This record gives sequence, C-alpha cells and structure tokens, in this order.
Amino acid sequence: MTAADRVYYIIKQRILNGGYAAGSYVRETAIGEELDYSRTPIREALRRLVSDGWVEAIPHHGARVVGWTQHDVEEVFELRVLLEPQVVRRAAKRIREAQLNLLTSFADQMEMLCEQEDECAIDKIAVVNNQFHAELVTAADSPRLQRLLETIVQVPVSRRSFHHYTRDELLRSMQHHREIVRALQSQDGEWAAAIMRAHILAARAAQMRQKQPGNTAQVEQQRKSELSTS
Amino acid sequence: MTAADRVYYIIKQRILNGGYAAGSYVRETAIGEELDYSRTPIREALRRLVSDGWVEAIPHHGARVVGWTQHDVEEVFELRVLLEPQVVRRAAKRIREAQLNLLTSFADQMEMLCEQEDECAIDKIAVVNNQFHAELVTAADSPRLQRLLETIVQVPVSRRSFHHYTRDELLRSMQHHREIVRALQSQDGEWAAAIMRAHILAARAAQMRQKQPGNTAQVEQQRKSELSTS
DNA sequence: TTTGTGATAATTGTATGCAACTATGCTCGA
DNA sequence: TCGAGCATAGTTGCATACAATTATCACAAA
Repeated sequence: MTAADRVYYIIKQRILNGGYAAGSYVRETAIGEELDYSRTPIREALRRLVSDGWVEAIPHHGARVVGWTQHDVEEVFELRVLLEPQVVRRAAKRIREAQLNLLTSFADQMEMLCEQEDECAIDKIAVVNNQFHAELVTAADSPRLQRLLETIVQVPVSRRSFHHYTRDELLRSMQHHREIVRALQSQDGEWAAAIMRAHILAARAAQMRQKQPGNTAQVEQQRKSELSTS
Repeated sequence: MTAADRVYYIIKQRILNGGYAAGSYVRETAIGEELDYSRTPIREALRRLVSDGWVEAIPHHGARVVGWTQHDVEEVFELRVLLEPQVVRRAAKRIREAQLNLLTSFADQMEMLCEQEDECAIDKIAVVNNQFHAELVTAADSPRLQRLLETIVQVPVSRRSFHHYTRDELLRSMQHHREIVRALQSQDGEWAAAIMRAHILAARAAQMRQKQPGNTAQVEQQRKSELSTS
C-alpha cells in the first residue's frame, strides 16, 4: 500500500467521522505536515476523493469537503431504487449455496441484535446490514453495477439511518432481509427485486420523515466554514 | 485549463481513436517527453483516466488501456436500460419549452441526415444523437444520474454503433426520438421511459447481433500488446 | 532440462523547490 | 465616500531529482 493510498483512507475516514466538516478546506501543506508526507501523495489522495465525489476541487484555491442537502439524499435514493433491485435480480441467477448460507447467517445476526434495545446494538446491525448488502453485490457479479453503487451509496447518508427507524420499521426491515434470501433461494429475481425495492423505499420514507434536522445542520455547517475561511 | 487537463483529454482522445491499443501501456516518461510536460501532470491525467475506467493501474508497473469484451458491452447495456429511462422520466417533469425545441431540432437534423446514404452521414447522425441524449440528461437535472451515465456509456461501445444498424433499425431509431419528444411534450414520464427502454434494447439487439467481430478483435489486439511488451 | 537465485534495468512512487495563479486588502485618485 | 488598480500573501500547479519496487534475464546447481 502506497503513501497516497494511506492518505486517501485517512482523509476519507475523517470526512465520514466529521473530523473535516462539510465546506471546510483540506489544505495540502497542513495535512502533509501533520501526517509527515510531502504534498505529492496528499495531492493524489485529494484528486481521488474529488473523483469519488467526497470533495470538490476549486482551481488554484483548494479542495473543499462537499456538503449534503436533502435534495442530494433524495437523488441518491432515487438511484438506489433502480440499482439495488437490479443487484438481486442478477444475484438470483448466479448465487451459490455458500453465499445463501452466509446471507442467512447475516439475517440471523441482525434479528438477534434486534432483541436488544440499546443504541450500541443498532450500530452493530448497521455493520451486519452493510455486509449483507455487500454480499448481494458480490453475488450479482457485475463490477460496473458494484462500482456505481459504491459511488452513490455514500456512507454519510446511510450510516446513521437505522437510528431513525421506529421499532416497527426495524422489524419490517429484518423481514425484508429474510424475504430477499428466500426469493434468492427460489432463484426468483423479480420477487427479490420487488422486495428490495420496497426495502429501499421504506428506508427512504424513514429518512425523509425527518427532513429538516439533517439538512439545515449540514448547510449551516457549510455556511459557517465558508465564513471562517474568508 | 491546466496541463493535467490537456494531457487528460489528449490521452483520452487517443484511446478513443485507437492510437493507444487496448492492453498497451501508457508510459509516463514517454508521453511526457512527446508532449513536453513533466511526469507530474501526466500522472494526474492517468489517475483520472483510471478512475474513469479507461485504463487500469498496475502498481509499480504502469497504466494499461483496458480492453472491452462482449461481456462488458452486455453489462453496460443492462445498466443503460435502467438508467436512460430514468433520465426521461425525470425530464418529463422538468423540461422547458426551449429544450423541447432543441430536441425537436436535433430530431429534424437526424432525419434529414437519414435521407443521405453515405457513411459520412452516419457519423454526423451519431454526433447529433449524442447531443440529443446529452440534452435529455441536462433536462433530467440530476448531477448524479448524469455522472453515472458518463461513467458507463463509454464511447468505444456506442461510437460506431450506428454503423451496425440496418436501414430499418435506423429509421425505427429516428421514430423513437420523435416519440420521446412527443411524450416529453405531454409530460408523460412513463411513456417516455417506455420508449427509451425500447430504444436502448433495440440498440443492444443491433450490437449483439455481431458478437464475434468486435469481441475477438479487441481481445486479439490486447493479447498482441501483452506479447509485444514482454 | 529445469528450477532457483541474484544482479540489473526499467518503471512507478515520493520529496522538494520554484512558478503561476487567485483573492484580499491597501492606497491613490476622482 | 467610493471605486479602480496594484502589491502581497497564500495556495495550488509543475518540474526535477531521488527512492522504492518489480520484472526480467543470466547463470548456476540439482
């Protein structure tokens, strides 16, 4: 792993953790001195982050962390509603026994975690949920589809999504997982796609329910950063 | 426009024109000396091309122009069938008078070019066709959807596609354009999406009809390049 | 003949210095 | 008092030198 790779992951992690606020600038010299690298690998990492859509490059002025508006979130869900069903549609034709077992195991884990009520369990569910979806993408066996989803399903959107769920929504989501696995066992791509579509639309509904908080917070943060740099 | 930008477009153009064959390596020093730039902007251009999917980076060994197999083409069409209808579905709700007029004008131009029989006209149709689709994407007003399509609809696939069309297929394609415009005028997203879906599936059928030629040629070219570099 | 090992050459990866560009704030003039 | 122009500081863009890594080829031993 090269220095540029390391810097890339570090900066990305910081953006996700909120270490770098939306709207703030990531200076090549500053982070270079901090991590004890020259500007060259920093530059390369930043360009990768730009093409990933995490930061925007302003010529001769710097790399700014992008902010997420409610509109952006809607756009992402609109695309997920198209692409995620396609994932399972393909997976249904290609999935193998071992992968089905793995998916079942993930579904088991998530349901067990559901029994517990604390916040910590929610975070664990989110982790397993990501594994579940990742395994589906693997089974779909389409590098391009995989890449599009990775581009789109930016973590800041999905990462705290389970926290917005009511208990009912959480249980329904678990049911969706079960049903997706069942549909895949039957090699019924359309069934799987239909449930996945519902799964994403349900997630969208939960997200949209609390429009204002997430949105204005982000934008305020961005506005503040803009002021502070000027 | 920076040096890195210029280099980026030059290399991209050469890949499209076949100047750089699939499987061949693009050396930083070689092209740097040729274009009289240092390796720095070349590197940056190559990394952008990597993240665009035009070349693949092999650590410590170089940047290789990727080859297209028939399987890749199928994958792309599968995604276009999902995404392009979504473009017009959105466009139907948002498109404005001026844009509709522009689309009509493009449709007119393409039909006029259809009258002529020569190969040159086909190329011109392809250009206007690209403008037509680009205008639709603009009308859809979804930066992420636009980006996804730009990532996917790599030109080597679509660029010579009209040459494979029979006269019937060409005329039908023109009819599709007309009908899409008509559906958008009616603000009927589902109608537009249905026609667009047919439009893409027709293109897919024409492309698939001549499987072997494109495929083996590409792969042969790649194999040859691999041998020559060793 | 084949396989393992080491030297060597070629290529990318990184550091550093300088150039170019942009924004900001100050000064001068109207 | 306001606006235009200019100087300056700060940042990115680029060139170049050097380091690190990897593939290749020759050669020797089994």
